[in-house]
Amino acid sequence: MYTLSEENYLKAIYRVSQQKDVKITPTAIAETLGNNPASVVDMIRKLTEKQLIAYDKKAGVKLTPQGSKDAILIVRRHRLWEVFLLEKLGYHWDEIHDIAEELEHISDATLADRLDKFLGFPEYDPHGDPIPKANGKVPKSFSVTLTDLKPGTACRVAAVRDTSNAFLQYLIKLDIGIGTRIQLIEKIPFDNSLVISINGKENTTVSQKFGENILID
Amino acid sequence: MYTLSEENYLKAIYRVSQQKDVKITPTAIAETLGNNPASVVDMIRKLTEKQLIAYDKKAGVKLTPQGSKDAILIVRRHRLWEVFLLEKLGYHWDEIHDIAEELEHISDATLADRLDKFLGFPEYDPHGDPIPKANGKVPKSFSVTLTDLKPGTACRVAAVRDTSNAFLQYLIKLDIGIGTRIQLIEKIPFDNSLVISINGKENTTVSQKFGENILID
DNA sequence: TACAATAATTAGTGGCGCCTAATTATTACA
DNA sequence: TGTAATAATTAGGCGCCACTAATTATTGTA
Ligand SMILES: [Mn+2]
Ligand SMILES: [Mn+2]
Ligand SMILES: [Mn+2]
Ligand SMILES: [Mn+2]
Repeated sequence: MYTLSEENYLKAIYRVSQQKDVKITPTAIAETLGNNPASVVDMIRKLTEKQLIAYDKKAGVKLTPQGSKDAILIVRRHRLWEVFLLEKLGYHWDEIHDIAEELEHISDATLADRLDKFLGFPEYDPHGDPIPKANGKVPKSFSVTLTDLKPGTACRVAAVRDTSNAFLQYLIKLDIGIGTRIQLIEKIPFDNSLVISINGKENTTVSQKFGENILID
Repeated sequence: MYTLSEENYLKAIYRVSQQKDVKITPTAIAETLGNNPASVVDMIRKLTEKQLIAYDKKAGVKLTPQGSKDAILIVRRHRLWEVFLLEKLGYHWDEIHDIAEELEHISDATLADRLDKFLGFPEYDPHGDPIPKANGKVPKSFSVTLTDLKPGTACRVAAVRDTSNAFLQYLIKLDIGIGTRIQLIEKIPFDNSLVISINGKENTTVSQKFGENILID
C-alpha cells in the first residue's frame, strides 16, 4: 500500500479540499502538515507519479478519483478509531486525535469494516465529523455555525470545526459537547461576542471566534 | 520514544532471549527479523548507545534492565491487541499476528492499560502466550510439549510454539485450538510420529515436529 | 595445529522523507 | 507598469535503515 507519509499527505490534501473554494497549494498543504513547502513539492511529484493527485499551477492540487477514494478510506479509519477510543476505552475527545493519527495507518483489508461493525456503524465521530462508509459515501456534514443563529433561537451542537486541544478543553470546561443545547441570547455588536445559555443554565459570553467553530444542527 | 525499527529489534531480542540457553548473536537476530546481519550490527550499535542492550562478543547480546522493561511493554501491547482482534473483531488466530505487529507500536501512555481493562485483564493471548502485566510481571508460560506426554495420557492444549500461518491453519483444519483436549495414543518409534485423539474423536497421526510445537498443560 | 567453514564487521550505497538556502516565478499594489 | 512581497521550486544535505560486497575474526574439525 502506501507509506505513512504518503497517507498523511493524501489525508491532508483531502482535508484542505473539503474547505470550500480553497485552492490547494504547496503552502497550504505544508501548513496543514507542519512541513516545509520544499518537502511538499517533493511529495507532490511522488503522488503525481502514482496518479493519486494531479497538479496544475493554476488550479492547484486535485485528488484523482483513485486518490480521493484512498484518502476517504484513511479518514474513515481515523474517525472509526476515534469512536473506539472514546466509547470503548474511555478517552475524552481532546485525547483521541493523536492516537487515531497513528491507528489510521494500520493496513488490513477487513479491519476498518470489522471495527465499523463492532462499533455499530456510527455515522459521526466524537467531534461530529462524518465517518465515510465502506463504499466511500460520506454522511452529510454540518456547516451552519453558532454565529449564524438568530438571537433568541436555540440549537443543538452537531460538530466542532476546530479540534485543537485548546478548544476542546475549553468546551469541556464550559460543559459543551456534541448534542448540547445552546440558546443564543444576544450578539454584542461591538465585537460580535455571543451571549449564550448552555443547556438552559445561566448565561455565558463567548467570542466570535468561538462561535465560528461550533457547528450546529 | 523509539523508532519502529528500534522497537522491532528490542522485541526480537527479547523473543530470542526467551529461548533457553540461546546466545543472542547478530545472526540469530537477523534470522528472527529477516534482516541482513550487517544491518543488525548497525542496530546493535545504536541500541547499545541508548543503553537498551549490552553486547559482548563472548556472551552475545543482553537486554539491560531498561531494554528488558521496554521490550516487555511492546510484547504486552502486541498480545493485548491480538486478544482484541480475535475476541472483539472476530478474526481467526492465524490472521491476527501481522496486524498486531503494527498495532504494538502505537505509543500512548495509557492505551495498553485501557485496552487491558476493556478486555478484562486477559492473562494469555490467543496463541497461549502470556500477556505481561502493566507492572512488567509475566504470567507463567508453558514449556511441556505434546512429545513429552506418555502414551495413554491426556492433556489440554495450552499454547502453540510456532505461530506461523501454515501451522495455525493446519490446527484449524484438525480442529485444535487453545483448550482442546488431546490424548496421546501411541508414539511410532520409527520417526516419533504421534497418534493422537482430538477431543475424544477418532485417531489422527501427526509428526514429531507437530508435537514439539504444541505446548500442553 | 592448520585449514575450511561460518560469523561478524566494515565500507560503501540507495531510497525515503525531511530540512535549509538559494533561486525563480507569481502576485499584489503603489 | 514597475517593484516589492510572497510562493514555488531547485540544489544540496542529513538521518534512518535497509542492502551488497569485501574483509576480518572465530569456530570446528581433520
Ligand atoms: Mn496519520
Ligand atoms: Mn475527529
Ligand atoms: Mn512490530
Ligand atoms: Mn500471539
